[in-house]
Amino acid sequence: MPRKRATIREVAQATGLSPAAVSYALRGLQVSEETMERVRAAAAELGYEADPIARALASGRTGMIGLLCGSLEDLWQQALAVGISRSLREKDRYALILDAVGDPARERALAQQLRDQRVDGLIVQSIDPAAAFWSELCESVPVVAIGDSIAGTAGEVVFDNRRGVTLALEHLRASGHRRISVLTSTGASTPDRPADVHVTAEADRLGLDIEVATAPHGLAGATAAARELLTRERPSAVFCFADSIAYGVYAAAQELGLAVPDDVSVMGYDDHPMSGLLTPGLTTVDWDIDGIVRAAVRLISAAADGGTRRRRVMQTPTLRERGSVTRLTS
Amino acid sequence: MPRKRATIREVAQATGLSPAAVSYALRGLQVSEETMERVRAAAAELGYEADPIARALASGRTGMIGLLCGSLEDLWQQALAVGISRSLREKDRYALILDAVGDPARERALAQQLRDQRVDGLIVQSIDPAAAFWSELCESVPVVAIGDSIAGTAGEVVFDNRRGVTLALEHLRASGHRRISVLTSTGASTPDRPADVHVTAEADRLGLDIEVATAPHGLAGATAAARELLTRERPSAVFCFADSIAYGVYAAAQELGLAVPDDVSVMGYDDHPMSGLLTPGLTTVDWDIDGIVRAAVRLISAAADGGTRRRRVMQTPTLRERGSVTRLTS
DNA sequence: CCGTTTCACTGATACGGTTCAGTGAACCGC
DNA sequence: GCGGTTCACTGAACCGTATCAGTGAAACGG
Repeated sequence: MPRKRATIREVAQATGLSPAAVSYALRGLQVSEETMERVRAAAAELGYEADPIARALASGRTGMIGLLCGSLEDLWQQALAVGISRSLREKDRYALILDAVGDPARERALAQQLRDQRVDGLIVQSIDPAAAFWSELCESVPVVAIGDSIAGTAGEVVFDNRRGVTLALEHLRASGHRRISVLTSTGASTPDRPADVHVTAEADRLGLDIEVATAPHGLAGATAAARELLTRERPSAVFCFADSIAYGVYAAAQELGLAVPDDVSVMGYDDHPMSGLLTPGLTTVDWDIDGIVRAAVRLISAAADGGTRRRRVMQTPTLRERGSVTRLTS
Repeated sequence: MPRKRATIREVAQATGLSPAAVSYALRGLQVSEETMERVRAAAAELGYEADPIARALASGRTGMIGLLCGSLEDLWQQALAVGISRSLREKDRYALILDAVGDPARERALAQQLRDQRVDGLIVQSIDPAAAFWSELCESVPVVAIGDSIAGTAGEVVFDNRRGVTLALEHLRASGHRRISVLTSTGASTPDRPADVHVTAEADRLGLDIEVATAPHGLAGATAAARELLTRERPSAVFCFADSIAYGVYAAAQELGLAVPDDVSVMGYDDHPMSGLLTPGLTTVDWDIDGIVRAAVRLISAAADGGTRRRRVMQTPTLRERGSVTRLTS
């Protein structure tokens, strides 16, 4: 039998004020110092705390920020989610983390669900940035996009994927690799997402022989995709569009008795904390996760507080060389 | 200018019914087939969808399950969160994932926040299972505890830590190790949490020379703790109370130029997907994460649907031997 | 001393649903 | 043909807060 919570009316009665006055007092608005003190005391006495649901219904705000992840199976997105959640907490906001599981339809449903929950803002790492519903959504709630650009958002933290791809492919080329497999993640509904476009363009420029394949989400999925890739005509290097996928390549190589990097070189894209721990360490493109977290939180906070200027932050990657790419001498 | 959403009253007007009838119809209650169809059509026409906030205020239910993690820096808890989130989705519920960041006070605040959000149930992996507020909380919302037992919950998925510790320490002893460091995670307010008690008891029984240290949350924290531990009198083996912590030991060993397992053996506790990918593979105690996810989701669903029987599921671990523990011959 | 501001607070209404206690009509058995 | 159910629906109250348009008193200016 849950003891009923105190309501604002009871506090009003206890202090001899109107509910409205109590509402104002507790938020430090339009009341004298003295009554504020009296209300505070009575509230503490009764163990009163404003009901967030009722407050959300009446005011339309919640103090919450929605975080919609394309696929939480990706370790890097997990790390991002944890960072953002933590960082928002310091601003007295809560993050609601939701996972679209790589399904565009679910992404859409969750985005709308989040808006209906009256989140003050939405941070999105979309698997379908070109979808039409975004523009409509952006009108009813401030959205910050991470990764790919979305039309109509209040802010963006975009990755210079062109530069990232160039960094990776040039490194592979400089190490003597010509036949390279690219392993990207499945889920995007648009067949030619920006990153993929850059791959073909850069490969052309550098005269590389590229084959692109997609991997399902999750370590198991990546491993399966890598297994198939490595058993057919084996490329001299695999460029993975996420460190998580590269982990799958390690696993597949291990299964097949192939050594990294002697039998196959592997290149990642993210720089997840675990990547340095593998043997050999994963050579990857470092996107500075902390910087992204800071930028995203700054943008969404500004937008949620009514800031109106549309901001765009461009993230530039660095090459992090470890041991998973061998130098071909032939 | 966000176009206003349709309300239930507009649907009522469009169909010539009362709002109450519409409310019933959309939930398939107490109405004729024919009106139900008519209401559905009108709702679709107007793009009407019930506002979850208003619904929550009126009915006290949300369809959401709160998931409160002691520390999301722990990769295993991340994996658990993803699994639970996914599994709940299949039952038409949403999971709200929150992270207490290893802080008992914040754990308490978030738990209450979640209750105030009207979650239908709460899954908790507590860092302070003995805290007093739990019993009060359990009266106002069904709680399922994962890991350590909490008094008053509607269900529990507890780990047979006694067995897990025995498994680990016996394996180390059988491999010839006597001087063992135990690395546990910080954050528990109770100095003698159950798992620690088992360690001392089992160590006594097996005649092991044990030293217990705690590691801060996160890979960096674990690495720092391990670095200190390995530079002082180096034990022959380190038993970590989470695979995440073991990763820190790998990192520290690597920094210090020590080889695993030749210079120091490492034993984990969890079996995280990444543990098989390290070199050498991490020998660990496998807790069957999928089984835990299934059990927790089953328990919370039952409890949220009004099931009243208190259920307790005991999880039994397995030893997963890989290559991080060497056999001492001396 | 009077008209205007300012201040601290009140009353009523809005938010968008759910739910409870009817209500009239149709249906039932006898 | 009549009392009793059942059925499909309605009207009103309610959930707990925020907010807007007052209101009376005090402060102020001239």
